[in-house]
Amino acid sequence: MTRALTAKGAATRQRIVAGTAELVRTRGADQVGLDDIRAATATSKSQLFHYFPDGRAELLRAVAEHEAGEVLDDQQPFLDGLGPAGSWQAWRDAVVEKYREQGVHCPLSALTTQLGPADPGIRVIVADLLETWHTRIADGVRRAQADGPAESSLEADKVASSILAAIQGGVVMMQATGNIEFLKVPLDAALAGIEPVADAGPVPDAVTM
Amino acid sequence: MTRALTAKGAATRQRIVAGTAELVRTRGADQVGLDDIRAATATSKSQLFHYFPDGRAELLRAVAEHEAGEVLDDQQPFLDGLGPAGSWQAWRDAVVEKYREQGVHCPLSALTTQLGPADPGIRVIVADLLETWHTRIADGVRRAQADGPAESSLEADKVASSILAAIQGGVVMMQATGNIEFLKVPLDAALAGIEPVADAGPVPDAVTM
DNA sequence: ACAAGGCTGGACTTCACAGTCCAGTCCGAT
DNA sequence: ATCGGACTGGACTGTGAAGTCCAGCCTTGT
Repeated sequence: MTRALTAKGAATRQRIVAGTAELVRTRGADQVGLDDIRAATATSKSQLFHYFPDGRAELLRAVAEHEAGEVLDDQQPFLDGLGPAGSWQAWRDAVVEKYREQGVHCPLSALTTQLGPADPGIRVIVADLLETWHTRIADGVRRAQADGPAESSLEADKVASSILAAIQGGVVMMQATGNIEFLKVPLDAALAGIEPVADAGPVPDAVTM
Repeated sequence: MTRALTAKGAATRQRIVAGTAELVRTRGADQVGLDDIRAATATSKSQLFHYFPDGRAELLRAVAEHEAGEVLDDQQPFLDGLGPAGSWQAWRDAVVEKYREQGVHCPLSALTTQLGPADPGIRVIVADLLETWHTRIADGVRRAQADGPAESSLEADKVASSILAAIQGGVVMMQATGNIEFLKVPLDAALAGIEPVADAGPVPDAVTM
């Protein structure tokens, strides 16, 4: 981990992690072998083990960290701005759009439920991500109470938990059913207490919820 | 599937499915091999392939159906009674208690995210389960509107989606963090619009949410 | 320029595990 | 009682994937 790494080496390592993350996202972790990774990242077995001496497990841990970072980075601008009227709608639209284009390929659920149980190291990474995410949302709720549209009687931490659960649960249900309404509806409901949001998306593709 | 099955054969098949389900629940699907199943169910390879000619994949599909059935059966009495004042609290307590004792071993998430992506057949089973579950809850909401505590302005299908997402998301977060509050809080929030529920459980084991 | 050590290629080893096969036993109907 | 088919045991095969090894190349610092 804390080995000497030249610029070239760091670039190669990064290429491996990003390429593997891509594969894991699209196929699922257990459908990705070292040979797939080799092919996708133009590397050799020895490179894989050079940068990740503990092999596949260590690589997947690095992928988990990478993906956790991506999730927050994607939302960073919106999360920081959470609070004022309109900011919730913007964030909600960004989240929905993100998952719409990702389809069933959720980086987190791939790791949480595929690798989490087997690898405690990954559970920790996911737990950290959820905690950070939760904190950011709760901060937004508090800002909305101070200067924004939200009533101050709400318990910010609990509201944040509800919002986060709506997203996680919505994604799970969306993955199983293919219907993004299962993400939109619960998320909108969870946000309703802060600032009512509206669905400006295309005509719903499903007849019923 | 539609083969002749004597009583003895049916019992063996059932033993295999139940034993495999147990293993999948505790270890995760990809940590369960045919030899583990053999050992746990006191069977031989040929028995496994006798009852599930398509091998592991077919067996896991049978396990998925079995587990989906269990989920509904566990809640059946509560789901049918959903509507009147107090019925929501009872159901909520049953759900929370169920997941508290199960801990991280959720039969569904094991299947949804571990096998679902790879096996379309399992996705269908999970989607059916979610649809049935959703319908039962929505029916309960409608009963609560007709004779119970809920306002009739609610859209039952949307409320049901929110409740279901709160459970799914809460379980995901609970699995990652080990904190059952992440299930209780969102579920209570989702139910608040119908009938405010209270947490009568033991003192929270975590300092913060 | 020239070591030292990071970096790379790819063949090789090892092993776990799904799936096959066949010989043999048990059960149920006639 | 006996015949057919369901049922069972366990050895065997084949494959795919993780991890090892070592020889050789490129970079960097002096």
